[in-house]
Amino acid sequence: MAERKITSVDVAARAGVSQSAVSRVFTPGASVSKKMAERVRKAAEELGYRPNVLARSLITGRSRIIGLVVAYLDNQFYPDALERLSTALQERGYHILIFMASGTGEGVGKVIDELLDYQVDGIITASVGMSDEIAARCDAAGIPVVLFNRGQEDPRLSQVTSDNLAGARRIAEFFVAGGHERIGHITGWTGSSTGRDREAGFRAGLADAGREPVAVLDGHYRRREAAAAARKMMETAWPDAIFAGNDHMAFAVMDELRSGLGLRVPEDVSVVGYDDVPLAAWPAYDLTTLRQPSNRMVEATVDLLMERIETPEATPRKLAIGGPLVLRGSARVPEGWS
Amino acid sequence: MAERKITSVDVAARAGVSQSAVSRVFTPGASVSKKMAERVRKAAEELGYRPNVLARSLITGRSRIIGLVVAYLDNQFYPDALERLSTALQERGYHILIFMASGTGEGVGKVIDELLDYQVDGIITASVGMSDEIAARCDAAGIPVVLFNRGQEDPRLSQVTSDNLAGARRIAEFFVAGGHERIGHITGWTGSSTGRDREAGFRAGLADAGREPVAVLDGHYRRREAAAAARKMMETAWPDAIFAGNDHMAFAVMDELRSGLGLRVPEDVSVVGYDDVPLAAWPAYDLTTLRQPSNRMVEATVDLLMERIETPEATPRKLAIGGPLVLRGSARVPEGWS
DNA sequence: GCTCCGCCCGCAAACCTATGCAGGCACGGA
DNA sequence: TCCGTGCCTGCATAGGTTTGCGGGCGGAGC
Repeated sequence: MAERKITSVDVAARAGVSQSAVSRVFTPGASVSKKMAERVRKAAEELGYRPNVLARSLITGRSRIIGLVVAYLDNQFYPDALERLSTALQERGYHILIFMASGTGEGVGKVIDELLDYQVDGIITASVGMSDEIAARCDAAGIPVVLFNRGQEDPRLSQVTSDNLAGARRIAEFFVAGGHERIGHITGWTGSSTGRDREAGFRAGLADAGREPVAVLDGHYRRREAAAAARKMMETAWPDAIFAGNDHMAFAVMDELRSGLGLRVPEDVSVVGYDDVPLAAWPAYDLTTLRQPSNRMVEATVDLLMERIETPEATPRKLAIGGPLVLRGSARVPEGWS
Repeated sequence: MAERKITSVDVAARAGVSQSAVSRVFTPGASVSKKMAERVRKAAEELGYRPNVLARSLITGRSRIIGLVVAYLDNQFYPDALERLSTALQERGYHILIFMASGTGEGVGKVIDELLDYQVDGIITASVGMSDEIAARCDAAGIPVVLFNRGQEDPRLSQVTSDNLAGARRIAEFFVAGGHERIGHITGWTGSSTGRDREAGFRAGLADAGREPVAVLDGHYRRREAAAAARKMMETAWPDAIFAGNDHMAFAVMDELRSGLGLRVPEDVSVVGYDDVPLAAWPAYDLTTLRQPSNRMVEATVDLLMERIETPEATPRKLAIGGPLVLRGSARVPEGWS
């Protein structure tokens, strides 16, 4: 079992040409004669040669690898986004090296370091923030970073979010217009901009109508905590409408209300989520929710990244993409809403 | 903006030692004096040096990258497995390069080629098969492959599945013991071993009781097709029990039965799935299902892979891991079942 | 005090490809 | 026929690291 890897040198030998010729044949922009290309390709085919991307990246300085660090995969929004990201990048000749890391804490730094070790061309973080120090390190290494579905002040970071302020505000208006009297909110993790912005937008929307929430509890984007918060909220504040900071928590809230407490949705309590993951459309939940257009968010993310990879002097940008409120059956619909 | 990458040479210069010394300090098994290590680490720290994994892999022949090719991410089983795989491999110093590819067809070959370009140390395919030719190519390149949740005859391929035959058989016994008269099955894609084995096991279990299914339709592991199959089956064969080839389809079936046809589950129809994804335990579905122990399957997958990476003469192995039938509320429970 | 051994360290080759540079060749124009 | 031009091609170097090999130095044993 010889097992030796076949290299461009082997191909060159068999085709009776120089190694550089082989390289050129496999380099799109290079100048090679028709005949040469044909001979080399034939030899390569016979030997089963394929260029070594790693060796190539060593010299070009581009690995065509994008690092993705993601916190949750149990929230359907992320696998969905991951699938879209992966195919979008695949089309452009890039591939995703995936890392799991929770929150913003210690873990993230370690993970980013490992990413840098792999000489990634860019980094996408999904719902994960980074410390100043880490951001600085990526910046120093000349590696563009884009935050997906998470915002952060740092001017070195690009980001793509939905317009959380406007979206949450619209949900508040929707509840008020629906005649709800006691409105509660289970926030996403308030340590995240997404969680904070949605809360702020929601409060602002209520305030516009001279109202305020009867209760606000932190669900930390976790199913279990959201369910517990829902139960506690029902025991102490008797809301007739609950806005959950994302769909993932909204499902938990609905489960707790219906199966745990024997209440009806939306007759007893209206529930609205945020994201519009595929599951929200399934009849078992039929969740009214504010859509984050993940296809457009992914497109924007990839565009931002490519822009900065291809033209390093491009400056980071921050995008907020709006989405519609999708009306389904989990919340009372005000008269005249389309 | 100098932007120059700092290399081991820079560190060596600053520490006043040779470049190889630096390398040795960052190579676990190497012999370096206490003093030297300290000096080098200090210099590295000050410069922010980190070894270039790609350059390293060029010479060691190991990239510490595992290629993962996966077909579906909308079936919760896979994100769940992906998360587990990623963290398990992360602990061992490996990372996942992810590729999306559907089915067994053309796409897979192309994707595997790209993986080989990246000099991956191993390949995991989740619910994706490979042609003989591709398998041969991986084998020739000395790259171990393990099929996750998919079986294939080829002796060059390792695989980890659940014991589909036994599991499906048990579901048949469960239905029979529950006194169901008209039993139907919506299969997974019959082009996959998983789909075929579950059907075969199910039929065998029924046959043991002198029974046979009143209807069998192919749901292709797709939600929409499963729902259509359920509707069609109810219109033509009036089953009082349906075994769906995986949870993802079982949810669609339940939705179609309850919301589409106004039937009750399990009073009118019992539904059983396969996988036990987290969603199956949520009250909205409360699905009785056969558990695929994804934690154990992932462990086994990683072990198999590591074994073959570390000792190349190790031979591929095929594992089938059993799991229990998890009793919940979507199917009538026979007297005396625990 | 001398020899021998073992631990560290530096030297240099190797891994595989891309690319600047210069030379060769053919072809067209005069 | 000769020269200029442009297209290809080969040579050689670079990119960042690992690792076998040999040498230097210190300590232990006599």
